[in-house]
Amino acid sequence: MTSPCPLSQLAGCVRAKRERRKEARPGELLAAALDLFVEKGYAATRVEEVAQRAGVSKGTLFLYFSSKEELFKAVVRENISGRFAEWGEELSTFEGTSEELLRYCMTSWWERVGATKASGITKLMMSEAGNFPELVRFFQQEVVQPGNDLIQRILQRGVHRGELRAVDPTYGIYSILAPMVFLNMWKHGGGSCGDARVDLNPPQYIAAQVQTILFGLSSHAPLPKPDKKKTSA
Amino acid sequence: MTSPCPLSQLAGCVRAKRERRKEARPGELLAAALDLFVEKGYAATRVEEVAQRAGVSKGTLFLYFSSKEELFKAVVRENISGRFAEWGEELSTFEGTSEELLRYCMTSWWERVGATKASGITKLMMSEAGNFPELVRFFQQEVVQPGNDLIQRILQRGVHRGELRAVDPTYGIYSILAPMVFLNMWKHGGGSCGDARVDLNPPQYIAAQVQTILFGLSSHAPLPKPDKKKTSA
Amino acid sequence: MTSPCPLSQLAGCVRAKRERRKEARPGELLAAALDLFVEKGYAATRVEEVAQRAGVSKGTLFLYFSSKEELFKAVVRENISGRFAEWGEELSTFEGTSEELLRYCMTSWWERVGATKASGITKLMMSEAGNFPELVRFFQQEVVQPGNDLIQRILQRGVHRGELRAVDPTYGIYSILAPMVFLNMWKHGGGSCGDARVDLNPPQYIAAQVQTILFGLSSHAPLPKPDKKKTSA
Amino acid sequence: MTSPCPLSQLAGCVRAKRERRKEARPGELLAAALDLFVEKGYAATRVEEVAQRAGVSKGTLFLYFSSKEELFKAVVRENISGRFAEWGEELSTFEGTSEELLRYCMTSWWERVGATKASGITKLMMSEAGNFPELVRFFQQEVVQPGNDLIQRILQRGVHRGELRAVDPTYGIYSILAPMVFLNMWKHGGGSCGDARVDLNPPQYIAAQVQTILFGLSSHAPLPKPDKKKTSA
DNA sequence: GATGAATGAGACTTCATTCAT
DNA sequence: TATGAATGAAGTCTCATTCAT
Repeated sequence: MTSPCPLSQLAGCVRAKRERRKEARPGELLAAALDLFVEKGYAATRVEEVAQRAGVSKGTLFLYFSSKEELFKAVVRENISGRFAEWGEELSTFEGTSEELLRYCMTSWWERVGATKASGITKLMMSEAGNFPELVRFFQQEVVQPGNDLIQRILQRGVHRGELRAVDPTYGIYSILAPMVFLNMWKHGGGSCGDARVDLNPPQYIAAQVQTILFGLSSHAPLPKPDKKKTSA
Repeated sequence: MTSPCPLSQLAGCVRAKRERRKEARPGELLAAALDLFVEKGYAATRVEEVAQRAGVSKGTLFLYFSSKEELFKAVVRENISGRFAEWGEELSTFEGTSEELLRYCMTSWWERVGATKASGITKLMMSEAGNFPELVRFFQQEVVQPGNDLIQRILQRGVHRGELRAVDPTYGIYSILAPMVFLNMWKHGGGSCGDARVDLNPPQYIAAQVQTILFGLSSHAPLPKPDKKKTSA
Repeated sequence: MTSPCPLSQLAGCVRAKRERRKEARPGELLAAALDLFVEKGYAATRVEEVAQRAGVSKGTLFLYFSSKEELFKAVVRENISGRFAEWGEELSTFEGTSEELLRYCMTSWWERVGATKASGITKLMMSEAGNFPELVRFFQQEVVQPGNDLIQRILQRGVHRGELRAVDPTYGIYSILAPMVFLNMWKHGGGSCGDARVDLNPPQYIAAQVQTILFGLSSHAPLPKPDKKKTSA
Repeated sequence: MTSPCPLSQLAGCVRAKRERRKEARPGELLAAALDLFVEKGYAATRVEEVAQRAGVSKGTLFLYFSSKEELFKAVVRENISGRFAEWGEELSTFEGTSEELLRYCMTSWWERVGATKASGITKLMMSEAGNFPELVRFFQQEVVQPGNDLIQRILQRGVHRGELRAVDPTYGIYSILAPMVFLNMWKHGGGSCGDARVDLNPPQYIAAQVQTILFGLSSHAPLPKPDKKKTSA
């Protein structure tokens, strides 16, 4: 108490260690949860295993997340929902053509979501949607709707600039969504739906899909910029 | 069986009935299991419910399938009976344009597979592939590879006839595959991925996707004619 | 199959044994549950222990009662609620004086409920009423209300016959209820509220309370029938 | 404490404050625990909640009470401080009739005990006696016996003055005790036992019970005078 | 002394699987 | 062969208690 040692420093030190752990815990748990949810699915993941992988006990997990469901929602928020604001911003300030935008978006989606474990969440939701209706509602609201809105804005922007056809917006978004969802499923389907023997290269896949989305497969629809892409043999 | 004793004849009769039921049992169980696995996923499907829907007791189910896992595998194997020979035939004798062929194939796929219970198998494989790696190879061989081959033949035919670009065959097929797989997922409780508020109409969806696949969304790639084009080769 | 032994007899035998067990189970479980609920309270009773005491496994209990709460409700219905119809009937056909009726009722209550384990249920409800609001509602509806109604009918009958004062019915019933509830608590309170050193004899206790309830302690209120009861020393 | 060093003086000051808080701690904890034990019962009360209500951390509670059980025992012991000496005195010097005395005693009990937090102890003992047999003897000695003695003196006094019947003293006291105990239970969440819809008014309840205790419900025992009788001894 | 993060035994409940009948 | 009562391992979640700070 009357020690010459600066108490506040010591206290700071002492406190820091505990605090640091406490502050690190949610992140460690979320990381472990993401891993396991993606690896085994929602239902098959046991909270105790999540805790173990995060290096804590079962009880500790419930100190930070009041239920398995809340844990899952936190994982979604941490890994997906948070990104939409940023993307919306990028879309608003983007200055290139629709072709450039589309290519940028899909590539960017792959880099930031598709290639990461976060993509497993979408796969998981598609797999276990039937049960856990509350999670479906949450995911729909937190991920699907913002995602669809974003795609629709891309289409509208293109139409506005005279670069895209005014397709039916309801079905138009699926031309962009489907290839991404497929890639996502392919990645996590372990090759059961995609061809396991084919080493699908995502960037090439995306490039090819963008090409089709914009210009189609028909030879009657000439490509405007043959600078980089293969033309007919 | 043809014993002269009247009693045993009666017994034979009775037995025959039993036999028939007994032989029908596995099929009834597999049908019920398919329904439930597709609807609720593997983990959430209770074997008792499967038995009930098949009209037998829980114990009886285990007489035919030694475990829930074996039941699942049997469901998948049972329902993968390639219709590919038939389709291959149709493709060989088709005489229309590539546009017509593509439209025909996708519509036909929807009618013969997508809209039927068989589509559930694909959904199942995509959802549960991770948990049943042994089935993946099987599914890959029996469904994925033949399917991909078929699509590739369509593309090659179109290129041959000068109607389609000579896109990279590896990635080109996904332009056709992805929309179908997406529709399949969407139908089976993909409400979490697709927008639940949108009442997706499969024929319209397919029409829109075919349009995009052929002519793209870009306004630089004008559609040949708004009426049903009929340019023979 | 073609054995000369009467199959139906054997089947009957076989079935009987199982059936008998199945039919006996709920009763055995209810008995065990009553014991333990009374002994340890609702919250402190573990369903596994109930199952064990009934000689079955934990899972079996849930075959018959879908939850601990339902188990408790069944115990209440089995041991208390069921009695009110009978009592109401007795009250309707009773022909003696109010004094006789009151004496009969309280004695009868002691013999049929108070002296049995069923009395522990009321003690338990008073102890743990705070939690389990659903149980309180149930008990209130299933036990308290019918009980109060019965007491009120006794009072009304007495007033009608000119044997009892027309006391405020709201507070009048407590003159009868309180001594019974007290006896109940005394019995299960282990002597903490009653005097443990006093070997309270329930029949004598009841006789004394009936005396007071009817004629009071005041010496100004003369007893009409000194035939059996002690008078002043 | 009175050290000449200024710093230590300051420390002394700080320490004094701490000491005071420290000494107050157990009392605050016991008060909080009493509230919660009475309100929710032993099992349903969480020690963390007790600590929170006392404004300390869960860990601190365990510095003062080594376990939840010890806390409970301390709560009971702490709150059993006999007011019986005072009451004995009042009884010795009371000059009114037995009717007045009885009315006074019960009303006074309600005001000084029943209506206060102290009544919770009785409720607690009755509810949890089974789980804490060691406390029963204590409570019996400190509360039950003195209370019974007091009631017995009231009865004896009445008999002596010719105002009360010479009822069996063992069972006579329960005529007075039971209504008070019942009211006590009723107040503390006995909503499950009393009728929750009835807004029991304690003074009215007591008045009605006194009436019954003295004159009974029988119409053959007429009340002496409807006005406040004042016959001196 | 005081804190509060961490623990882990234990509660209720579900359900795949077994087996006596 | 068929049944369905019975099992018990496993899952989610709670909370009294401990202990590093």
